Amino acid sequence: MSGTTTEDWTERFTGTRNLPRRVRDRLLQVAKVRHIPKGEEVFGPRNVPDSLLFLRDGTIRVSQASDGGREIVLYRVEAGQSCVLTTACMLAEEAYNATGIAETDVTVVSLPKTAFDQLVAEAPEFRDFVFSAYSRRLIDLLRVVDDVAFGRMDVRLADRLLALAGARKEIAVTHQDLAAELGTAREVISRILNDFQKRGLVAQSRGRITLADKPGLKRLTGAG
Amino acid sequence: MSGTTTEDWTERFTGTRNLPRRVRDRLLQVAKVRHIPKGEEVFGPRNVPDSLLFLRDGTIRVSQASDGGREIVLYRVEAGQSCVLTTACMLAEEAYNATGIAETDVTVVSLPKTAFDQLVAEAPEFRDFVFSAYSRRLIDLLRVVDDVAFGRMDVRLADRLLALAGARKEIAVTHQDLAAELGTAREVISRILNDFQKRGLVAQSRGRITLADKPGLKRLTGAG
DNA sequence: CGCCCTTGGGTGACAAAATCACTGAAGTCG
DNA sequence: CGACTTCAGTGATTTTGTCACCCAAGGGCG
Repeated sequence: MSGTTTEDWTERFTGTRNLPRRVRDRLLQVAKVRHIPKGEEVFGPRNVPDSLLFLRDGTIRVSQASDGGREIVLYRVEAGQSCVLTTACMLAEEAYNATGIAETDVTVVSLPKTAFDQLVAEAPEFRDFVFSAYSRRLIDLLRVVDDVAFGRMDVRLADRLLALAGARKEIAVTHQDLAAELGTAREVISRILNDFQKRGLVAQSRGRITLADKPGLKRLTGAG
Repeated sequence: MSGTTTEDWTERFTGTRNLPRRVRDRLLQVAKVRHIPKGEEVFGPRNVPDSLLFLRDGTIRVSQASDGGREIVLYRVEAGQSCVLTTACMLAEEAYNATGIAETDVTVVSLPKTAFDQLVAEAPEFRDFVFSAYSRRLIDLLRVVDDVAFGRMDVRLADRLLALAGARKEIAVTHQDLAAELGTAREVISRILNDFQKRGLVAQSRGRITLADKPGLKRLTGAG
């Protein structure tokens, strides 16, 4: 964690890496670097930033809450990406209830709107960076809609377990956490996980799930 | 339908209306105007345009198809708006299966990527126009996710019936059409509509639905 | 006209998922 | 050690999706 404000963060983003030194120096001056501890809210309905956020380190989980208390994860913002949803809501002035939570300790660079505008105007690479950020999120959301509207819960769960685990074999999540990932109720997750357990696909203990048979889970997601 | 290529379409969009005459003339030269008859596909997985589309007249219905043959409407593009999803997919190079169907006869103006880039760089108003188009779609999709993940079918149907009807009292849609609007199966729509009918909220005949009690339907959407 | 054929709609049985209302078990901390 | 909180399991009921069919309305055509 060597994250000091003096470090040159412009090195970290494809949209700023290749800009002229002059421009990058200006950015280093106008942008503010913030550290946010794990678990804290980065943005939300009652906390709309007035700047474009770049994520230098860590992961932000963006999820949407329902009136009925349920929740669904929309996507994750990884280091090197920018968080365009906030700018969207800045412009749109519409009610929305997406929230960004720091999933790890996080370092964000916030670029004021004026500097953002200027940069979009003068730097084609930055422009591409921003547009492809928007595009990625649109595509992400299309995927979510597809999953939620047409996907089966067991398949979605298997898929998410694999994604959360990455290369590991164990993950520390509660059933409630998984319910919030997929936008369903805890009971549903519990039942499916028990089924998975009976089939030898996973093993469970309080707050932890072991993926005992990853190939088996993968098979589920492909055709089941 | 006086839509000739000589008409000044730049008058119709907030992003181009106030540009200098010089720039607008250039746009009129490089952009192509196309007419597309009702029912035809404007874009789709096998038909990705390489330009930004402006919708001059008509309505485009953007929906997503599932592998299982079901379908859900994501949003509608109205005259005066641009269709950014196509640009998103241009950039993202990712698989997606959203399709745009001309819901009425439609006139689109397609602006080549190079001209688009140039315009974004030099015209702040155009930039705002494009960004707010992206934002609107993001917000639209958030709404869809919310509905699909957390909403009840009867409420969603009531809501959609009212939206489709607008000021009218009757709409010409089949149960299958409504199923495709909401991403569900025809049988589900049939059952709910029969329930609505029993409650005196709607009247049905082959391919047509009469909203007999709009206030009643509206009450459903609010609290039910 | 009667007949065929396409399209729109109804239905019953069953599976999947959400909701409700609990119970009990595993950790935590005074 | 209890008291409490957080996690997880379960049965009953409702809503939604799926499957397999049936029937009816309307259009075209001999």
